[in-house]
Amino acid sequence: MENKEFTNFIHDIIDEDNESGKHGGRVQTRFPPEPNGYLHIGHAKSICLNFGTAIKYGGKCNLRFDDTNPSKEEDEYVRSIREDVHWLGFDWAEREFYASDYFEELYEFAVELIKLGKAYVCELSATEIREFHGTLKEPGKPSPWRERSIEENLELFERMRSGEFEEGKYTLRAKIDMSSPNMHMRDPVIYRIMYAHHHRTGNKWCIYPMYDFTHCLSDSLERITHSLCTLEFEVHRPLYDWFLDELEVFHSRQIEFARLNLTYTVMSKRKLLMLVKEGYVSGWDDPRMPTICGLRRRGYTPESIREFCDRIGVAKRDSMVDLALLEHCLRDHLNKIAPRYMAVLNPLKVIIDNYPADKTEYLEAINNPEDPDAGSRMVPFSREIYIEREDFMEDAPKKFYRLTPGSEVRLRYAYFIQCENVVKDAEGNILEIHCTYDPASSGGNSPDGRKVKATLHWVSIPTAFKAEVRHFDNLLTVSDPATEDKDFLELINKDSLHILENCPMEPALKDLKAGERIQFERIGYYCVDSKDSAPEKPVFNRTVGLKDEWARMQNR
RNA sequence: UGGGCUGUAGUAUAAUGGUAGUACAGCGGAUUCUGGUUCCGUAUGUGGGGGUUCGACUCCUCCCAGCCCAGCCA
Repeated sequence: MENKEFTNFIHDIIDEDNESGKHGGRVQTRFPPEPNGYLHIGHAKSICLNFGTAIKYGGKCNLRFDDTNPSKEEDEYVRSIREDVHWLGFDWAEREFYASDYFEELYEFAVELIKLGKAYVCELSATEIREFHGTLKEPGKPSPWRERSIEENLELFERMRSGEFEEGKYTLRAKIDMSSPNMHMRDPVIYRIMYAHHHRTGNKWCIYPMYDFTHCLSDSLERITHSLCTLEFEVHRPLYDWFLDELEVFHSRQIEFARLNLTYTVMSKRKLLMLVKEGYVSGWDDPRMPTICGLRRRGYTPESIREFCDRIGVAKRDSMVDLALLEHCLRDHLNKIAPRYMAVLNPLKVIIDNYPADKTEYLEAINNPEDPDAGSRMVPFSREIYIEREDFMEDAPKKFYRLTPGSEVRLRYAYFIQCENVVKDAEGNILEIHCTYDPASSGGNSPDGRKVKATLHWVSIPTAFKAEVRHFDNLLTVSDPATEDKDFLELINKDSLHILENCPMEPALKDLKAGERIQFERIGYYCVDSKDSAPEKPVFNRTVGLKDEWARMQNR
């Protein structure tokens, strides 16, 4: 795959392991989402890293659902995660695993730990555990139940499993070090009692293992060689290693990397959920959302997301990636694959006075200048057309080289025209403009070789159909919400959706399929919305605009 | 500050004791039937001090800054 040329500190570690023969050259990774929400672009980084690393080293990557908390996890999320990972272009073959597949083994590991004198059943309440836990600067105090006999622990743990106790009454804790400067080593809870229905095991269990206990052992059971996770788990690593060492099982190596942050975007599940719940967006797949399903609906290609993930690199320092890089990768791919069409977003009527009133001719237009195989199509042209209002100026600055009274421009694939007359209403608003064309410039070139400074897109009025176009802005008004003093709510862009109704389009645009990606010439890349489009009534989402040198000049 | 981690152009990364490079963004130009694409050029950087060394982004040391950890969440 394309990431062969990319390297990072994790691959350096793998190279060292391969050289020392640590795993006999075998590389096995896993992508371990908790099925409690939708995947977003941050997960894409992890997916590309885990699957990409496996591909690079000829290894395998498992998809493992980390489903140890039945109160939060649902099957709907499992389905969406599967769909999104597949859509991104990765395949886990038959290796779709669930931490819940290992509940029986994990239980046995816990029993083993008790037998080793390394775990005990604790009767402290949640509040008491917190009180005994100490603080960052003060050591904790040992639980009064810490020195129970192995026999008693075994018996109580079994009774926990059999449902004899109410929720929260007992926990199983690892017996490590209550005075450790690492809070995670102060006798962490490894099993809790929960009477909840689990999406896969139903009501079979009423005790559920905690993350720290589950994750390392799941990695071990799957013989994961390199367990890649985000930075916040760095302080968990001693515990990860402790379980594997005490139980003397296959030892995976946890390696942490920095999660993705993107400018003008939020990635936290909580904040994303808030945007959905409070109605700032229409749902998880709203085209403004950084979720995989949102990006998909927006018109992103999996290739562009993978390219982006390759190019941002992998490191340990917290970082904030410029959205512009993602958009660059997007445009780069879309430029190669998106067929071009003409549509006018803000129409201005143009009447070509010297063109026959009853005539319609069909002109050949190239579908994609970047792709000869894309062929061409015939576009209808007639006396009355729409052009973009921004493409005409009565009193234009020097740098404006579109249509002005007295200048000549080209209508793409059609003719050269000149503006002769401007019709206005009583308030001085321009209603329409009258032009003349040069019949000799048919197809867009003049036989005398004279040049024009601009080429305009246009739509013939009699054959036009009108459609809805949606433009999206960033969900946030600031690039990095973490550095702002304000509440998250105040940073939300309340004006991130712009709907343009009745935009005239060339006829060919009527027959596109949902999800199809195209370019409106000179405007941007769009796709047919997969939810709100109807047959012959497409709704177009702006995926990303074309770079706009003119707009940039005006902003300066 | 109890512990852990991280500091390289605006941003993201490379250089693993030997010329600080690449990409995006920026700026300037060329080409162009998309002010798109493409091409060329250009400015900007090793958090700070001390040390080791012929030579330090790299090793040592002190300092500074930022991030993570006190869920029966993951």
